Amino acid sequence: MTYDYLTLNPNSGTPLYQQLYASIRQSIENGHFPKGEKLPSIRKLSEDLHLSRTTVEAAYQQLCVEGYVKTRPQSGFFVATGTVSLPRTASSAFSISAPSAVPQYQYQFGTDSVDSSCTDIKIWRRHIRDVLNRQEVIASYGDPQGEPALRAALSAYSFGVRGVTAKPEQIVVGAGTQPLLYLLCGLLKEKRVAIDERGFPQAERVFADCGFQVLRLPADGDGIRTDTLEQSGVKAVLVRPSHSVQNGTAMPMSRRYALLEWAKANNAVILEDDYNGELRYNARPIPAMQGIGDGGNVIYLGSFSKLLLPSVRIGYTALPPAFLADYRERAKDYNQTASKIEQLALSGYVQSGQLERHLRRLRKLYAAKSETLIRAVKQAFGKKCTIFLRETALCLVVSLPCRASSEALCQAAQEQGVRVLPAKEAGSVTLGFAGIPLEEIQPAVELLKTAWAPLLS
Amino acid sequence: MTYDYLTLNPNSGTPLYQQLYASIRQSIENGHFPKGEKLPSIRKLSEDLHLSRTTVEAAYQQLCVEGYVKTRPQSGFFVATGTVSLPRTASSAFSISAPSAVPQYQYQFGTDSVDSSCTDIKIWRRHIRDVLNRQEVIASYGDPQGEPALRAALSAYSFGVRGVTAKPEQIVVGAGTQPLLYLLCGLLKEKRVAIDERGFPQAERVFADCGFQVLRLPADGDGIRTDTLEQSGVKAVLVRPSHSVQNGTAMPMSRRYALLEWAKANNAVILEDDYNGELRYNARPIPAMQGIGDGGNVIYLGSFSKLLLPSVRIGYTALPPAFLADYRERAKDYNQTASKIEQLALSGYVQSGQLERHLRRLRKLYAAKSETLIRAVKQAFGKKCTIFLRETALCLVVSLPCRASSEALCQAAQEQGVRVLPAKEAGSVTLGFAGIPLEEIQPAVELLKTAWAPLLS
DNA sequence: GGGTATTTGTCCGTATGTATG
DNA sequence: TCATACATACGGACAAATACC
Repeated sequence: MTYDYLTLNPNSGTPLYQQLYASIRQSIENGHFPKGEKLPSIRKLSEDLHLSRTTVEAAYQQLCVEGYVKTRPQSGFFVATGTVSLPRTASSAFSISAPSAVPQYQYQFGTDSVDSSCTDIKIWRRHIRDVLNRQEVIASYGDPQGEPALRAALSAYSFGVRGVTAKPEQIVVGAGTQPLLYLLCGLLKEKRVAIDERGFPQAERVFADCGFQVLRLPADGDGIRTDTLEQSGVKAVLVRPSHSVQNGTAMPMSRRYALLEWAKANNAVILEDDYNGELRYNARPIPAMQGIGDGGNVIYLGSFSKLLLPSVRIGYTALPPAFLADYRERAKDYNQTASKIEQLALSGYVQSGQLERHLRRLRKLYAAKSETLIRAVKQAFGKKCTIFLRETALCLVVSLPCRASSEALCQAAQEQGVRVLPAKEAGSVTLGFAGIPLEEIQPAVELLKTAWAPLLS
Repeated sequence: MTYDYLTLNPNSGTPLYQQLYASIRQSIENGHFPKGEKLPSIRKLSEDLHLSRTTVEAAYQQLCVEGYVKTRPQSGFFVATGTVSLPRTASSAFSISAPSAVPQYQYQFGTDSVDSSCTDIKIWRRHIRDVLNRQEVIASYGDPQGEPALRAALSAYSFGVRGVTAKPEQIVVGAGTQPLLYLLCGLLKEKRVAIDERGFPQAERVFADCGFQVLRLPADGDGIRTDTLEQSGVKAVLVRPSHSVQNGTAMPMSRRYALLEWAKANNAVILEDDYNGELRYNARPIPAMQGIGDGGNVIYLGSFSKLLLPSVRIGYTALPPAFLADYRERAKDYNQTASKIEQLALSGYVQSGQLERHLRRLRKLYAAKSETLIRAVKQAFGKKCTIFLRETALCLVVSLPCRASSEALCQAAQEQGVRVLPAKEAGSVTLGFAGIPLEEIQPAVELLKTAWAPLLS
């Protein structure tokens, strides 16, 4: 079989692997490759087209990241079935029991959802199955601190990916960040904690439950300010250096150093919630604060629910050595909250390197999405709009030439069935692109154009 | 690994590849990369650090030339084995928890284990597998209150088995009793709670974390006394009517009525932890307090970790209608802690009636075990010993004709490889039989006979 | 049906061309 | 002219899945 209908031109200027990618993509969209059909193997195609295998591989990878094809290792690449149509998450996630008039959206630019379309659920299933087949595992209690195998894997992983230096015995596993915060509340002796003024309801809830006084301190563009921290005299602050919904900026290195200095000077502790820290997709990663200093003043908090699958709720914390004695004393009274089976499955997933592979895929996907979104916005609103995309966030802020309030813009978008979030300034909105499928970005932005046309000046 | 702790500064003047070289060299000297360990590949590191491959390659080349690493073509770069490498600090990975001299036992009469030998693990696995095959489940967020299917199943189950009357919307699911207690702490307005004098460390820990004052009030043989409750003026009490390690007795009906009356009269609330309530194997079951009155003053807490498999940590609570409004208001800030997959598997397990079948099997098994144990003890120690076994508990207390302390008896047993727990009075020990296999009871008791022979008078 | 040969995705170090100071 | 950094392309080695005997 020759696949010479895939037209390539070595002298056209555009790279071969991109031409190949475009050709195959078009063939899929045309129906030349029906859904579920196996693509020619990398070797076959490279021979037939007289290309290097790497070239073909690069094209396949891109198709894979963007969801057009799925890879089954040692088996082949297959055209994806059902064009990435996972149920819209946000609506079902937050309709507790109390019925409320939740608006229905066709497209969602929220910042609260994630993309699990490129998660290889099969691999995850296989790990779960492997664990289930180990009878002694399923029929015994787990370690209250977290499965030793998982803690060992996390110790290595968090060091490699985030620069966190923590031995397995410093790591405590839990069913997400929240249960771990309850634990930490017990370890903090002074019942006051600072967070930045934007707030963080789930954490504040925990602090409130534990009788803490929560101080919302002012922040500037770089994050919470150390001078007000100093003034307030608190001994603990919760920060999320990689997360910043307002303008998509991550906390710069300078502020991180300033915080560390403040902590050291005041014998205080920084609770570093590394939300999305792994996902810095378009720039060099910023290491976690925990690993920058000696780690003595930082309690690191990591989580997987946003990385892997929304249904997997596992988080972990790395305690400084100074806290260990106290923790161990109290540990016997704390039960483990995370599922043992999922802990062990995750341990296998991490240890086999599949999580890092997945992370790499995710970063590429988010890079592609941000690019697509920027292109679409530019095309729709031309030079009249300004786009702010700062390093790490999974959203961008678009500033339009109009006087309408941010809320008014959101409302107008909602009437077209598109969910966008308000930004700080009038005429601006926040577009989160993590949850929206790549191919929906273009039509969604076109709807936004329709929605906002009457408001533009 | 992504190794982004290798700090680089593009504007520092010094070339990137030299900075990278220095960082890696330092990591090798620090021992972060042990001898012989493979460095991240050029491709991976370049992607993770957002550098070109050439840059990384240049750094590697320099390391190679200077002898820090060796290259094995088509395989990778490896830390040279000849270089001076300090003892490793981080991630030596396998010295997990605090090392302690955990005694090794051949037989265990502890009260903290359960029998899962008669759990049909195959069936449980099948339920898990069924859930895993539903893609929309695994790739979406769960309901923070607990999966609706599970809450519906629990509503029916808890009524049928324990007489608990609660609609699905009253039920909140969590990863065991402890996380649910944190939630309940938020719902109780008066920050004082009573428990009986024997204590309950895991619960007290939660109350302490939440700033509650815990009053250990005196109990008599029937459980916590209502007169002291009355005196103390508390508005909440935590009881475990089916659990009583001391002498194996369950709280009698009379005391339950008394408690309910006290609660009604004082507008107080009873936290009913129905630990082992389902397992009353040798007498008529006593219904839960929640279902006896109108349910307005009782918060019911149930759990499955002791019933099904130790690795399945799911619990639930049934909130009185009066608490629902407050709960819903706060619910949006609470994340679910229990695994979604296990919730749905459990839901199938309950709905198909397999849990009730399993319960019946368990009751029979525990009845057989208690019989066997009593016979073995009588045979070993004859008429000189007294056996206390009251209705429900999964343990019995054996009183021997000797003056040795309870701890001394436990120590002597331990030296024979048998774990038993101390009892309240000298010459007595507690034998939990839930965890020990039926056929091991006889030989274990014979070992006890050997162990205690010198101590008997 | 069980062992063997082949296929296949994946990972790897490397070479080359080019843009930018 | 040269050092630096990057993008593209190459083919060898490996282990797992699969097909075949």
